[in-house]
Amino acid sequence: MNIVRVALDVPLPRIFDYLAPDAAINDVGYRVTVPFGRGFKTGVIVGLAAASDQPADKLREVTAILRDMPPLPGEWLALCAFCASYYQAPLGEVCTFALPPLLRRGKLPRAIKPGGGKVAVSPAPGFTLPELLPAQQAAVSAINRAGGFSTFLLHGVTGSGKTEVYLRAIAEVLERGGQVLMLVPEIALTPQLEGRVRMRFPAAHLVTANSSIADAARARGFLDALHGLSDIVLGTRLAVFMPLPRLQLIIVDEEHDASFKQQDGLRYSARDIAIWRAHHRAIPIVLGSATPALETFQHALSGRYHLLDLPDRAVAEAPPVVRVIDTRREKLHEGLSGALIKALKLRLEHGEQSLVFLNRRGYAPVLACSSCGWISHCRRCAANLVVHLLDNRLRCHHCGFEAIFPRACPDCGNVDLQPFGRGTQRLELALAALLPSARILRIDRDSANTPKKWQALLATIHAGEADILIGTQMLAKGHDFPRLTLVGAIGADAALFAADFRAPERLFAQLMQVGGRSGRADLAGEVLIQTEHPEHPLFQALADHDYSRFAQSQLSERKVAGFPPFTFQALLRAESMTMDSSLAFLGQARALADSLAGDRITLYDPVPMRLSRLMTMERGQLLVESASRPQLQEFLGRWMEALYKLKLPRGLRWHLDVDPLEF
DNA sequence: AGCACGCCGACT
DNA sequence: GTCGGCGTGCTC
Repeated sequence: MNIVRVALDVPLPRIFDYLAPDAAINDVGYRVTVPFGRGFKTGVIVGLAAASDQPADKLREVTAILRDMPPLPGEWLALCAFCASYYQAPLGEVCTFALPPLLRRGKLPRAIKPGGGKVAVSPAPGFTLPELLPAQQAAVSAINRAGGFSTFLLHGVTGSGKTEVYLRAIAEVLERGGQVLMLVPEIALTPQLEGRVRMRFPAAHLVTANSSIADAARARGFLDALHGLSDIVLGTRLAVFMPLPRLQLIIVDEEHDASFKQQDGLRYSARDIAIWRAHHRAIPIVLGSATPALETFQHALSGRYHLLDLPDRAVAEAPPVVRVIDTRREKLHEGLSGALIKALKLRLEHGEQSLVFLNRRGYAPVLACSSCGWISHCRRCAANLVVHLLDNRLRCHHCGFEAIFPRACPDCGNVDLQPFGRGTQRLELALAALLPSARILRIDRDSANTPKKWQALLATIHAGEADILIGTQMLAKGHDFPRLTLVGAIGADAALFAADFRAPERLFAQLMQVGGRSGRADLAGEVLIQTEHPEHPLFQALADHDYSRFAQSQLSERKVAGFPPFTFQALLRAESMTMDSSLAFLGQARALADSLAGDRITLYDPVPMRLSRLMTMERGQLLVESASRPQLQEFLGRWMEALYKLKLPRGLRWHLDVDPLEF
């Protein structure tokens, strides 16, 4: 047993063996410093062996086994190993990713305080528990009764009281001395939830985990969790890798949210990893959403997940009235229908807030020359430069390239340049002209680009110092606006017939979410959706607040088309300086795949990606599909092995995306 | 990914 | 004559 197997942060699909004369059987899970190449690296011991596959003269001796913190538990290593195998990523890369940066570098934060264990779950003095509705009560009991692995889909609209169900389930687990992991999609959502959890469980040790937390604090949170000191870990997707020896419950809030899937580097889905984790540990997991991912809903329909429906809004209020505005026969004023303008005026008179949802920031999506047909395009991307009139610039929303708004057409010198289409800035100006007395607030990535600005905007809204909010999807998520009674959605049609088969699912979720912002107990809410396709079932289902009908119709379309969740996909992407070489590599990969794939694997042809050029890199993709997840997995393993052996042309990079969300 | 070694053009 | 271009190969 004098060989240790070490996972190192190198993009190679293997682990490295080292001589460790004094290594003991229980040293697995310790971090270790080893000589690597001409330098040193810190890695994690993932196994011990009596002999190595490597020739003896290649083996070098470990520099130090870092026993300054407890070894990472076998369960944590198993989690990393699963992630590595499922996403076809090197184990070293996963282990490194799962460790906070400080620990990754072989360091430790300042001393940690002991404590923890069973906590009193009495809420703060003066706090009275809200009464549960029958459906909430049923959900809480079902979760509490689950003795072992069980996946619950907690399906309920905004205001139906999902959070209260989470809190009751957490209380039960804390009572039993367990730890809870709660995942939320966005950093911006953690503070308010954190406040609510702290108020409810003042004695509990709460750790927050997200990428904005400073290195030392993140490492300390990780160690607290590892020591079993923390009772509740609340965080974004990376929190799914927190070691939790007493873990008894996982909650994934807004489980449909795409931000649970990392879009670069290690392309994992925190929600899916969380489910695996719950299964591995034999504990319940609760997925909460008003608009579950179709993958999730399909499992609920098939009985694999346990569906917990919260049909009512817990606060005594009617759901907002959804009206679909047919814009085909009408001349719109700056993109606004008469009905929407009238509704906005009405709210203004009543001193109530309105929100106009337009998921496109900037002034206009493109600038065009009326004479020669020139359009503003990015020189680094296959995308148009967006007009930002406020700072007189053209900007690429993909790579950040900026140019000054041109005086004349760069091609023909014509001075008549026209912005085409509409973004939030243009809408803001139009509404200001239309309703001069209204206090208008625009909330998008440009106006709320720092947490400070975002907080200031939220404060203004809550103080009632804004009449009309104009916002992108930033505004849709999780925030409560008490005086908001009208939501108008414009420009929604673009997503209706998009090439992406998930676009309708996302649009429905988005409109449902943004619509849910309107109305409360004493003020009825109204949602107006402008569209040229008022008869579209998506809008009809939305008007009826019928997620289930929409989901079932989408699912039957997906089934016919052979899309997820009825097939499983993986996408091989390649990028290089020319599309030819990217596609040539993918062609090579395709040929390898042809020789490796069984008959239950479908291979497609290499094609340019939808955004074919990004940051000057020409990008292609190759889709692989199978109705059998195990067979796809097995194939991917062999395919990757072969792909790693290929020698690549200079400047070509590739990666595999298992269960891709974006194409 | 780094970081070596290794063989061909313009510089003091 | 050398500094340095990036092509190729290795890391236990």
